[in-house]
Amino acid sequence: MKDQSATGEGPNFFERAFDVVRQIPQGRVATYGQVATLMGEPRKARLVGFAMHQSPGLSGGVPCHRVVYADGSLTPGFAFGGPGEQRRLLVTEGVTFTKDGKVDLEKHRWEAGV
DNA sequence: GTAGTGACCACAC
DNA sequence: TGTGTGGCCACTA
Repeated sequence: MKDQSATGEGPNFFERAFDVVRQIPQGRVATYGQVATLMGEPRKARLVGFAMHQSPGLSGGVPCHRVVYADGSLTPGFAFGGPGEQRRLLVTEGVTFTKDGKVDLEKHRWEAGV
């Protein structure tokens, strides 16, 4: 059966990933690995990325643009409808970038419970 | 039911 | 210090 959640102990992996991402406040960002860790699955960072790919997007309440690589880099570009789109959204929310074009994680890294 | 894919992360050289 | 590779797991076709 599909039962996605398999264990039946809660929503499937995607739903849980979306739930964590929804908790990221405006002006803050989190890494894929961080989201996975919050889910209790630190080794499933790749799945988080795949979940974001399948996410409904902002319209679905999932600010996937607030999720970035561990080093602050943004997604390759084909996401969000075009290169720089993710960055533009983050800038609009007040997120700043380094000279390397990466998110300033030191300032905007979101930490659960904060 | 099987195989391939994927918006990652960490380690090793 | 920087680059490259492997491993991990779930979802889709």
